[in-house]
Amino acid sequence: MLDDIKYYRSYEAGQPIVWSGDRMDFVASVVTGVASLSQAMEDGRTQMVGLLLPSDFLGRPGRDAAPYDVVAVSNLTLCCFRRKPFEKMMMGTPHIGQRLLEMTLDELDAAREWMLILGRKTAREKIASLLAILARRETSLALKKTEDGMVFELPLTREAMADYLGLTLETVSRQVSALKREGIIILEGKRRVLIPDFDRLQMETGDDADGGMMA
Amino acid sequence: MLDDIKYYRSYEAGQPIVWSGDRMDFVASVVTGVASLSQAMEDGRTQMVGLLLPSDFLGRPGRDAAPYDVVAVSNLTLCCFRRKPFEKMMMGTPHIGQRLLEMTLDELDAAREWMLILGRKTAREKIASLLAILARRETSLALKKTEDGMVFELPLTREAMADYLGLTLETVSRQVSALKREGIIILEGKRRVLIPDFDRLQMETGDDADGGMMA
DNA sequence: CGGCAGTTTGACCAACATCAAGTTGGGTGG
DNA sequence: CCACCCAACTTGATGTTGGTCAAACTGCCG
Repeated sequence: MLDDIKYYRSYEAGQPIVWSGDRMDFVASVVTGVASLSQAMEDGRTQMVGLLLPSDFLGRPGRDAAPYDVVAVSNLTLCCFRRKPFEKMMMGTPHIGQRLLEMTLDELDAAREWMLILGRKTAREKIASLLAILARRETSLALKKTEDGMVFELPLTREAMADYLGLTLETVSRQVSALKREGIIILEGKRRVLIPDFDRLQMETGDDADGGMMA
Repeated sequence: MLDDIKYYRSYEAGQPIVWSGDRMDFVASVVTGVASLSQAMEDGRTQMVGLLLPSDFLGRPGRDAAPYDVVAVSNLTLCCFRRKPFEKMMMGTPHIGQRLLEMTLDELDAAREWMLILGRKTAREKIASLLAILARRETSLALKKTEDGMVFELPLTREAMADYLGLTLETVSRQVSALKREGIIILEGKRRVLIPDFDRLQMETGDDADGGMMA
């Protein structure tokens, strides 16, 4: 069983987990916290290309070197398996591979939604989209969803949000302020976000003309 | 065997294959030609999120509805399998699922490279990156690679390139003209591209400081 | 010889980046 | 306990890239 070979690792916010090109001899699943995958260009420009929340999978069976920088965005606990035993187990248990395929296909879908955001949305729509994605993700887990709206802890700094969205942190700050000024979001401190009317936020994402009746 | 249930379908350049939300009861693999996956926003903005070249896979086992618009960019031949028999076969043949997982992981990597392009590269770097990607893909297949450089048939219109890169077709046209003016690419007609010095093109992608020695 | 899709080019403009000060607030050491 | 410090954030002034709108060009097909 998988349980026999698993172990846990913890990281503090900001700590690197692996650098692009490093040998990576484990795969893992996020237990708590948030991690990011990023690509960097020589001149320092970086783009986040993956955001791992609890239950997400990290690593690629059958590949030695990490293709991205992986960083703990918040305090983070991973549940790890050494790669070789994990791969061996995958051989014997097709069910695991099938589950992994499903998860990978979901990630691909998310990446493609993200591409639309990066390629075609305005700064304001990008911010709204990110907040909507985070709110939705957290909903399915521990989010407080009262009749007054949703509340969640924003796990990203302005810089990380900029990195996610292909913006600068100044633009992120301005657009967040604008959404706040208009009452579409309410900030309690810098990190706690309250969304009084999710449909109103959804409208700002540009994803649909009406208030969010679709899939 | 897979061969028992496969059949072929052909499409002309520009023809739709499925629309987002349509029921899709087959999966397929591209034999010849090019297809695109695109996401559209209500106001008409669209972003290409997948570009399928020969040997690429189309469709998601275990899902009924297509999540994207699929269009034949050039004349196209697909090798199709009805989805249900294909899924049944996957159950019995873990090898197929493993292959599919590998392909999906590769697609995810490609999507992430694409995200860096969309989020952080300049228009000129975007164009250079796209040309480099196409040239590389075609190299591994049928590309003529002479000592004078590489030649290939550009399978995309300016509009499709713009769609791929998150630009307008005017910007694409200008940047292609600029690369042509500077001798980094040579156009024979509108569609045939000659790359006299691939490393020079590679430098314009922003991906590495030197002439392209890395992975 | 049109006609039309695909493309090129130009003039102008808006969105976002860049550069530059400030501000906030939580943590630390005196 | 308070003063300071520093990272994270906000805000403003200005600059640049790429978008928008408009017009003309190309080449293929009927």
